[in-house]
Amino acid sequence: MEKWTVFWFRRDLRLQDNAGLYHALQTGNRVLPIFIFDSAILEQLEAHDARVYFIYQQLEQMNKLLAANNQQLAVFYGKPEAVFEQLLQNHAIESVYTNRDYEPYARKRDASIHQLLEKNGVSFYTSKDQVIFEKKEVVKDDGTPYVVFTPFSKKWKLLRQGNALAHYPSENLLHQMATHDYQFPTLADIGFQPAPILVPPYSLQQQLIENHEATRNFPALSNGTSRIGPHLRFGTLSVREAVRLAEATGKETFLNELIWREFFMQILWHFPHTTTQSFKPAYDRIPWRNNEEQFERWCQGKTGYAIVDAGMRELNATGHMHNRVRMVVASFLCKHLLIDWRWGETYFAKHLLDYEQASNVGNWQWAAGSGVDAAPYFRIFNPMEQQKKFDNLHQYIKKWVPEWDKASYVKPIVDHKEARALCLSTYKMALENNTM
DNA sequence: TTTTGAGTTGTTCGA
DNA sequence: GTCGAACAACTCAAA
Repeated sequence: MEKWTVFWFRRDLRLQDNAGLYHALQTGNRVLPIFIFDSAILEQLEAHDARVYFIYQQLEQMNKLLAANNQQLAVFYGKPEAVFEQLLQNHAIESVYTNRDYEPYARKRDASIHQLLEKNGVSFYTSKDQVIFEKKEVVKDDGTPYVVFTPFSKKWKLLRQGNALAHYPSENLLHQMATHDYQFPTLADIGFQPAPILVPPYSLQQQLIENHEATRNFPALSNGTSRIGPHLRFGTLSVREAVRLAEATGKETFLNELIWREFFMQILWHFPHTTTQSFKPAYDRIPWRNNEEQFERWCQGKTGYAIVDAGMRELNATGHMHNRVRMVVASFLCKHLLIDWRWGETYFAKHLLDYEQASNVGNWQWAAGSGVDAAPYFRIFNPMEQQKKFDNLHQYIKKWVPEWDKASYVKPIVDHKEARALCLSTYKMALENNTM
């Protein structure tokens, strides 16, 4: 039986400039391209989850491209271990290639697959693809990780200097794919339905990147953001492409956002426990009020604070929220309502199309004050001030909260001044003598 | 080892 | 309306 190589797609759903795919195709073996809908993950999601639908559509898209050569993806549903056991029985597999994924769940999963393959005499090769620098590539001179952004970004840029971005022209080697007769499942086969929300295409126009610093803070400017988040998340856009364009403009702001993404990924790599525990342990002593009714109002966008409500309604309706507004709603939940940042993190995880565990956990901890490089706890966003500064013409608010200036609009669930004072005293007491 | 300057994104108060 | 200080004190990073 002819020896095959398997390439396992995960968060890198593209045929071009794909590092792991390129290495797999270069073996000279026939390459079986697979994707596994992981039942352990999918079972936790709603049947109309927009991310699953997006993945499904992207797989269909890739299949269309492959169909030109009579090729297609082999798509499975189940536990990855079980799928690989089946594949090992069906084919003579020499090696498995994939791109590295750094989230704690993925690391555990991949370790277990590695073990299974090793037991069967199959090599397992992983590549760096979803970041420019990973793991311990950007560390202090003494080898320990940075926990402050600015020096991290300086070192990141220093390491980039004078180096061409890697390019992996996997698209030129697609003729090496194997032909097979695995049936492509329907969406219903994997227990899902078309989602009411679609992932919008991204924009990386030079103009946008150049204006980014000036426009990015204004949520009413829908053209002010690139919407590359979900595409970086699922790999439908190569991060190298994004960095190439950002560097070409010479503007720092947009590039810094990409570096923030890697900063938080690196933090999660070194401190995986921060998914559930505060980076600064003392912050886990804060007695969160966790009022469920208030939390519900926050989720639904009915707090009586227009910019908070607009943000939450935008999220619920589109799976997206403007970044400036994310800060405002997060600060409001943690500080005005004194609700545990983990509650907010979980809600965002469920709704954001661009959900990225590292960034989400990192930014929520930043908002709560408990994270790396966090703001001082007395820095409490005033929703009215934020509204005045960033949506002075009320365009964003009117769009999502049409009743905001009418008598029918819900009364604020907390008084700003009182909530602020309560937050300050609560934090102060919990952190006394120890601001670790 | 010690020192020094800095640290994503704010708000409030009083002069 | 504008401006600077206060809001805490600590940790980090690099020299």
